Amino acid sequence: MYGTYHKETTMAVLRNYPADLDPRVIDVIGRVADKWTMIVLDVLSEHGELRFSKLAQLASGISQKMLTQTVRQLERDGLVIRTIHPVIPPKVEYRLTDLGVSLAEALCGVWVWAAHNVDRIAASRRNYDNRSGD
Amino acid sequence: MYGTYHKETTMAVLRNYPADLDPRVIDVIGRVADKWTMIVLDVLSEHGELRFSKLAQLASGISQKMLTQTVRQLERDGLVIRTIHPVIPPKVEYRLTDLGVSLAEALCGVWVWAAHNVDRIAASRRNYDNRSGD
DNA sequence: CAGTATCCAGTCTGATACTG
DNA sequence: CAGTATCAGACTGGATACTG
Repeated sequence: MYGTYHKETTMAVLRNYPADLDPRVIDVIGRVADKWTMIVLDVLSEHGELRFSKLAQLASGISQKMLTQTVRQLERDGLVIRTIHPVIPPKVEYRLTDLGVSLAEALCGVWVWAAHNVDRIAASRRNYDNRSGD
Repeated sequence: MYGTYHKETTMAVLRNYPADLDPRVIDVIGRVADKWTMIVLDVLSEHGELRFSKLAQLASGISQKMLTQTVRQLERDGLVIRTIHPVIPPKVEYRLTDLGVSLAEALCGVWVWAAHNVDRIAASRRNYDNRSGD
């Protein structure tokens, strides 16, 4: 997610882009390919509309700052709708838009894959680390 | 991807994890949810076995450093196999393992989603930015 | 409650130079 | 060719303090 500021001074520029990967799509991927984004999207798709505090509670380990930042980006990209209820104390609720739901569905496969292969990956890492640190 | 060093001092710890999301799965997601990881995986799944330089060429915008780092992680996690051909000049080739292929397939849906919705997202952003900067 | 503002250590990045 | 080593700067996420 730092790629946003790379000044086109990398290898690819030497041969003016393979045009294989559309920069605009890459940009979107850069947004989606973020741990907190994936987690928030997942929580929201599993629990429906949630208020800020509940969302924080369910998104294991997120800080208030990151949660705010993440939901703002999601809102900007049209994936989440933020509803402010004018009451005291404040009540703000978040829910996925149709677009957000469709992304959550696409990401679902990744979650399933991850859950299904944790052990295999852990084993591979142990193996790799033993080789190196022989 | 910075989550690896968070010292359990965030909100979730206050109510000792909802246990909803498995920390080990979160860790895997953290690895996968990375721009370069997704791009390299995608390129490798589309082009089959590739040597370092070709991979760099196809993964638009990646620096040598990040490519090396990314393929090392993928190798460690058992998603990619690195073959060193003992010739001069050196020739190193990378290809997906079965596990890597299965992840690439899961990610494919995300790429399709991204390509399919670039315009909608761009529009949403313009809209959002106009509201703010009224 | 739901943020915003600020500070800061730690991390990531790209550039450059060098090796087998 | 395929790296490794190093460096400075940009950026990150978390903690803390404060507001409507």
